[in-house]
Amino acid sequence: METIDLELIRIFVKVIQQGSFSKASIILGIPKSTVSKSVTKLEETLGTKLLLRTTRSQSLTSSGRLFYETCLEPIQVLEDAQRSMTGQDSIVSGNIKITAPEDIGYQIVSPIVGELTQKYPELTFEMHFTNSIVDLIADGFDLAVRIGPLRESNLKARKIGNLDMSLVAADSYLKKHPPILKPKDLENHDVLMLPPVSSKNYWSLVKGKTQVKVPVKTRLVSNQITSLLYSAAAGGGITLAPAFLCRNLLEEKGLIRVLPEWKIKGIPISLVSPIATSSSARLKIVSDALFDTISSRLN
Amino acid sequence: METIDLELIRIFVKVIQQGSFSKASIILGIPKSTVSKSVTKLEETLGTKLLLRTTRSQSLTSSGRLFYETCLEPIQVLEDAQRSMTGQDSIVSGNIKITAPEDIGYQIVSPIVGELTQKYPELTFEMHFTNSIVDLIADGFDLAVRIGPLRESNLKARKIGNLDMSLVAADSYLKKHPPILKPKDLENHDVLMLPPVSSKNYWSLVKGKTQVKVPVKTRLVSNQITSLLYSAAAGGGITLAPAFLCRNLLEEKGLIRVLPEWKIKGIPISLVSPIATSSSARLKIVSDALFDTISSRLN
DNA sequence: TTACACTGTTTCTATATGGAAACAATTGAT
DNA sequence: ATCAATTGTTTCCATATAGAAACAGTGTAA
Repeated sequence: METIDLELIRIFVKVIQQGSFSKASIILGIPKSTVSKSVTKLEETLGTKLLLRTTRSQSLTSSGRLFYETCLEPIQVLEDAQRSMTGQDSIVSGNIKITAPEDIGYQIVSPIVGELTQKYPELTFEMHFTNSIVDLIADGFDLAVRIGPLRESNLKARKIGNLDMSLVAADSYLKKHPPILKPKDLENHDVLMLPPVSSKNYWSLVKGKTQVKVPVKTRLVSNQITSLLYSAAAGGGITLAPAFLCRNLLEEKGLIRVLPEWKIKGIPISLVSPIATSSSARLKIVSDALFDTISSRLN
Repeated sequence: METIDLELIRIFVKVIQQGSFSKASIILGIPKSTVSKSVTKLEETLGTKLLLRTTRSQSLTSSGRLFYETCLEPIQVLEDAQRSMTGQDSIVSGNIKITAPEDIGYQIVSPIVGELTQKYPELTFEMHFTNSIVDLIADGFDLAVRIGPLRESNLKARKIGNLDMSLVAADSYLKKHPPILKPKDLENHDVLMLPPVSSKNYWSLVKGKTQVKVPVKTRLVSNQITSLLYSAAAGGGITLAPAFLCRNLLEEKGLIRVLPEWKIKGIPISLVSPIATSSSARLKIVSDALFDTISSRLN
């Protein structure tokens, strides 16, 4: 069996992480011609195309994705091993690519990362905030904050907890509409929701042992929770949002909690990574920081 | 930071596994001059001696050992990744170095390995049976069967279970000596033991809820259980041995179980490896085969 | 549409590298 | 004690390789 120069694998991994041959060449400190030839040679040796590349973009083949998934972690471990031998283990360095939902990103991830940049001067960050779900593998991400139930995958997940949810509406709105004293009163109100919206939407409210499922009338849909909150603040209706998000808006925007004594099932929030966080020192630091801060702010 | 050619690490790992520069060069299919220069270069880049070498033997420095421990698994994963890409994952191949206590080795490991060689024609084995404890890292072993409680280490252990122990003696011996009807009767008998032997040795016997601790009189010590059994069979006295070991000797050598209704605390038996068995297909196969067979023969 | 900026690939050559053989050092057997 | 065998190291050269630059596509912006 022909053995593969492991150096080729490292270059391949870096190309995926950086998302381009050129960037990988800069990070590795070698000319891009070498990167190009290395990937080609790796493909030849493996006998499989790994990367479909037009001059302008590239995407992993299914084999390439599989290969990347299995090689990413060992490569990182080896690089870390090198660092710790050369006495650089005390200095946490490297780059971390993070993705998160927008609101979580702005309000939680950004401040944490801000602190980390001060604490670890050798650490650099790339953040990508979007409410659509990015492909951690294909886009070379190290870490993602995900809300909602996790789909099955071979990514390593670490559940942080459940986000407490609150029902809120503007003071002005509530004055103009019938009072809401029990869940059933919600039925005839205007509701602002995140997608997906089906023909019949329900909210399940719980108080003690009693659980009530109320059909609600969707008046406005947005993919941004923050935008829903602003619409609600303008009197657009009632919306459901993570408690931590609406808390500061409650006072300053004249929002009021509706049925505060009723609870709504929280949304799971998790950290997801292509590799085990324990296998990379710098990943562990960021992961732990996010975990600790988020779990202290779930409600 | 200067990056290290991962190929150098692979070569270093192979040198440790094979125990010599020459053998590593043969396995890798490269001249030994390259191996020599590679290790030297790796040491220079890391700024640390990894391997103390006289022309005739070599030993890991403490740094070298640490480096090997962290690099072994990722290197194997990468090599496996290559195999699975080139479609050789269905063919389990490679070499497995196993160590085990002698009796376990002869009676259990050898037969299992014998079967595996037939089942997996591409797999080769190196077996080293000894009752002294070998250094899995320094000697490049993949797998060890260990009996007795495990010392702490950064090896990955997998407990199989506890070996049932039986007290046995020769028919001829029992006829010449006072009958043994209860544990206390053992006190004045001749006993054959494994080291370590202290001035006072005890055997703890259990029946139901009653536990009895009996002092015993050591007449003969050997580091080989089998030799104890042969001595016992010759009428030398009573000995304590794993049930599976003396079972076949019971009939053919005229050995008889003593106090069969009393139980003696079993000795833990485990599989130990420098890497997680899950990270290498061939290791998993061997490990599972040993686990399954041994666990079915504990009593 | 056109020009520009960027991508990945190819070309070409100086350089570094890997491999055969000779070398030195150590062990074990005669 | 001497010889033979085997180890790791060094030498030296042909070869493969990495790197600079030119090249050729592709998307973007004016």
